[in-house]
Amino acid sequence: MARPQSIEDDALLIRLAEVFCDRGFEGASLAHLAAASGLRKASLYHRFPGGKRQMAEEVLANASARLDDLALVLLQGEGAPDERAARAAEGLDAFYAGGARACLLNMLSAPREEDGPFVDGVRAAFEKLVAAFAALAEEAGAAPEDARARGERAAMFLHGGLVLSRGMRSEAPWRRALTSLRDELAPAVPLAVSA
Amino acid sequence: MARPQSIEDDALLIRLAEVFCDRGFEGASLAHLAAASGLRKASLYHRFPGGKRQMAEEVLANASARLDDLALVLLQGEGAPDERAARAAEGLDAFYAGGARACLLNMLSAPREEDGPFVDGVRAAFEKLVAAFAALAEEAGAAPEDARARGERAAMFLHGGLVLSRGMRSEAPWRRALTSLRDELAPAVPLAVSA
DNA sequence: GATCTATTACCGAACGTTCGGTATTCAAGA
DNA sequence: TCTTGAATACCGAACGTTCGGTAATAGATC
Repeated sequence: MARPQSIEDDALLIRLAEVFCDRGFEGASLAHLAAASGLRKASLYHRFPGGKRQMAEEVLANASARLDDLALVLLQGEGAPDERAARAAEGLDAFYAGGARACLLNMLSAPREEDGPFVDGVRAAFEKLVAAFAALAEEAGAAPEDARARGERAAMFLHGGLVLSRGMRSEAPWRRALTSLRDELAPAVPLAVSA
Repeated sequence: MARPQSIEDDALLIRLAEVFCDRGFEGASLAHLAAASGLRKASLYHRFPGGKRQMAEEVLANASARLDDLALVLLQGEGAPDERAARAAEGLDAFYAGGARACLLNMLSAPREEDGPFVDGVRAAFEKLVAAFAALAEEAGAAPEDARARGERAAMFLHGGLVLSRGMRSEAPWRRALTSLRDELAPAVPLAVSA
């Protein structure tokens, strides 16, 4: 071919994701993105002809895929539901850097009444997360509508934990959210009598 | 004495708060803030000589005080704990516009490793919220450390509900969080045998 | 009661800076 | 050599901010 890239696509998207996570879309300037990636602004435009918006879109898609590989896939693995929930919690802990990293979905969400550029991607990612949680809850014996509620509750708790951990400068809420994941999705006390 | 203000301080801070809530600090441009307030950029600088940063600081303090009056004060009112929790939930629903408005604390939080301009105010506001919840839980019969955990859980659930409601374009998570407030802080099943 | 003065709120226009984005040149491999 | 990725230099636009001046009110003076 020709001159090789000085940073691989995956590594580049991870570096960029950190900036978007920490500063949000508006707060992530090209100067920040360039510094974090080790490339210059013009080089970023070579990789992402669509500019900053394309960067955020690809970062969002890549992060969603990484979350799948790191945590959600473990929910459908082998073993008892509570063990799977525990393994997924470890993956989530790694993905969110022990609660230190804000959720990209939160940082890229547009105001409710408006339609930002990422609404569809963000909604799809949230939906996939909730659905994965709900599937485990149903497998653990919950009725379909109850499983959905439990999946939503787990996602809410997780993201609330991230918000509080960041705002309060304490990882306690995040730790609490992780340990609650198992109880919410696959409680020790069976959810149904016959399941 | 002199010319009266064309918009009162409280009303002005509320208008500005909506912009900061919807767009965050970086995303809230002076053009947005001026349009939302009905004042020109220069007039905003007359009211807030410290500029955009002072606007956000005063907005944060004012919003915290309004949340106190609208919801937290109801937690220490009269009546049974579960009734107080229900009334506070109504106040929270009004404050967050039925889950449509993002939390200012979330939008103004700085990355964990950095120290943004609002870290102290944000942390104090979160702490006050959790403490108010914990006080009610303790009054409802929870042991001190359990009450603190319940207060944190309630705050996490609430903010997670706001995040998911915004990202998923559905008010269901927020509604779920509000109805869970009562169960978390003042459950129907007593927390202690003798309380 | 009309006029003047002091004081405050507001606004139009511009400031320097930084923004996202682009054109061009340079250099590294195949 | 020829292709391609990165760097330098640059652009118009928008950013937050500042400043000079105008509009509007209350009290003082006549």
